[in-house]
Amino acid sequence: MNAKPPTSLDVARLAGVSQATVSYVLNDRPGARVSDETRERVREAAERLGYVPHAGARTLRTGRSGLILISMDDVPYGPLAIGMLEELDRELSRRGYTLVQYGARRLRGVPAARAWAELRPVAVLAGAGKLDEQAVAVLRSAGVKAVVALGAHSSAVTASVVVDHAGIGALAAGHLIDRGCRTIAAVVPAEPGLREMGEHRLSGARRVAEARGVPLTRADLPFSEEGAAALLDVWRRVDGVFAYNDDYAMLLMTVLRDAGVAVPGDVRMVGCDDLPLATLLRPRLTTVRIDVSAMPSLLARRLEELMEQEAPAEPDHIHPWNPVLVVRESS
Amino acid sequence: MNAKPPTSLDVARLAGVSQATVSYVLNDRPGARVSDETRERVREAAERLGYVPHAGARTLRTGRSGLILISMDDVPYGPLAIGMLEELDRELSRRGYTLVQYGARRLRGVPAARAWAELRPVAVLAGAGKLDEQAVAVLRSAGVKAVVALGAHSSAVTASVVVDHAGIGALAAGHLIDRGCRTIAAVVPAEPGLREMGEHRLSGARRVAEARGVPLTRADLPFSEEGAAALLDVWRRVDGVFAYNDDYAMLLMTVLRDAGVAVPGDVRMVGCDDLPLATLLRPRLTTVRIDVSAMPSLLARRLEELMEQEAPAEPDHIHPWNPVLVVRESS
DNA sequence: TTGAAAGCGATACCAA
DNA sequence: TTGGTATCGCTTTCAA
Repeated sequence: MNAKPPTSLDVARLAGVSQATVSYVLNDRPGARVSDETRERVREAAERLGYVPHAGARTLRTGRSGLILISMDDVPYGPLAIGMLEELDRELSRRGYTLVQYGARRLRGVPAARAWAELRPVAVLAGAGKLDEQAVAVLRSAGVKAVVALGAHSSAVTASVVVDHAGIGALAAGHLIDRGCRTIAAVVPAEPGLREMGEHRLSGARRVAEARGVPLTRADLPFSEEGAAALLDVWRRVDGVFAYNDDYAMLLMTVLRDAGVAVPGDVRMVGCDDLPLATLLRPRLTTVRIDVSAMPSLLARRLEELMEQEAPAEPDHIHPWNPVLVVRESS
Repeated sequence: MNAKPPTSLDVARLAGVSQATVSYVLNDRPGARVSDETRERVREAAERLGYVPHAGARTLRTGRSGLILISMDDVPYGPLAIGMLEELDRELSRRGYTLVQYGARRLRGVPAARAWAELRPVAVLAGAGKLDEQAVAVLRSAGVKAVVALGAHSSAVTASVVVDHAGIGALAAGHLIDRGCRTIAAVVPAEPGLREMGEHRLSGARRVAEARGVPLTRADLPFSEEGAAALLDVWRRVDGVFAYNDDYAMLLMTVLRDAGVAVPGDVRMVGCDDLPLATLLRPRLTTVRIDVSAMPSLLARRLEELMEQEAPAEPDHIHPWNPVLVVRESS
């Protein structure tokens, strides 16, 4: 068990050929002509030794690693995001790249960029919040071809994937107004990790409400029954609520029922995410479902472009969301 | 932008010293004595060039990568798992290792092991299902010091982290019987990804039920109202249900209410996970909370042991779960 | 206190 | 059709 891992030289010796031949055979390089007999000998030797190439050595020699880093603390959890990641992984590995999630210990800016750059990845995907101009420069100078920011608005400094939270808010508010609501509230979670997204959803809702002349109040809501109950006068004052997401909608519906406020009779309610619980609530919850099925292939294609061209790309963005309203009973 | 990334040789030249000195300074090796003045010059040169060391080259030279791979499709999603991962990441990076999630494109067995082995990680954590004996052998021969299986029971072939689903079922069943239930049912999700865990939870419940002379029926339940309604005769026949988890419990409570079955009057109900929705349901849901707070440091310590010792470890296991019953109104 | 140079494993050029 | 060998970036021994 202390034997060192077999190298291509070991394979070469066992097969009675040179290291170069081993490399040709194992990567079957189109240019090189090797007899079928030697091919076979090499393959067999590699098999017998349990040879596995050394990615680091290959990277060193070729200058390209095929590694694509995605920062794990920027990937929201939940089945939706996980499914997307799996699909992205599949798309990228089909193209010969290796997707890995690397958190970089909650670092941001230049320190995070340094940690990532050590691995000499060919692309880095990270939350827009961790990629300032200098961080992008560090990555670029370490040879990273594609730097992509993930966030709610496009980055001025690099290409980005924009997740359109404002559009969700707009859709929800528009629906409430269509249903006849004359004063609406939009929930912004008080939880630090969620507040920013909440504000983006709010801004979209506000835009639509203003355009249509409906007053909108912002409700900063911590996720607890007491928190929701403390805002009871808000819920009583409006006739429509965009609850940020389905979990908050459930919280509100529970508190409103306990307080004797009828949904949708007194106040109409819209959630977001179309979680399983949405159809289990009574009344069943109207919600915004986000269709991200187009995102993985879109992103993979864009990455491939970026990785293959020489110059760094203009800061543009792709916008692969498609929010859809699912109307049920709560609105 | 086509300039190649700066190397330690570039730094050396700019600082007017040798490559060796750069290495000494930047890793501040205790053995080597370098004057403060040269230290400063080297640091400044590195800074000016934006030098970032090349992890692959270092690995090649030292033979150790510091990379720890965890297979991403074996990490269950949800805030609990994410928090655990973050903590594990922190523990490991504090010890100088780099934790990376790598899915290996849904491979298993030897092909997955090869993919991982290319990166020459120092440890690999993966679902017990993807690590057969040969896969472990491949990893070992590629120099991976610690191979740890993640699963519901301990592996015969390598060290493992055992997540004690049976214990959850046992706790839930014991509680129901304590409350006076005389016939109970345990839900096993029909969904492929969940069924196996469901069966482990079931087995624990069954063990306790048998020991205490209470009949237990298995209920294979797809996550839908129709599915739950189709089993109505089961729910009517028993006076206690362990619902697998909180989501399934909510599903059942909805369907039972619609069918006029009272909880906990006619049937007592226990969930698992202590999700936020558990306190929002009416009646509030009794559930099993899983305390994994001890796991990250335990696992990190064990990994460190394994990585530092020479011989591969005996297949032992750590068992870092601590299920706790949270009694509310549904039971 | 610092430098020269060997070597880690794989690739790719140039010869044979 | 195959082999020899320089090279990638870094660490580390040995000399100076």
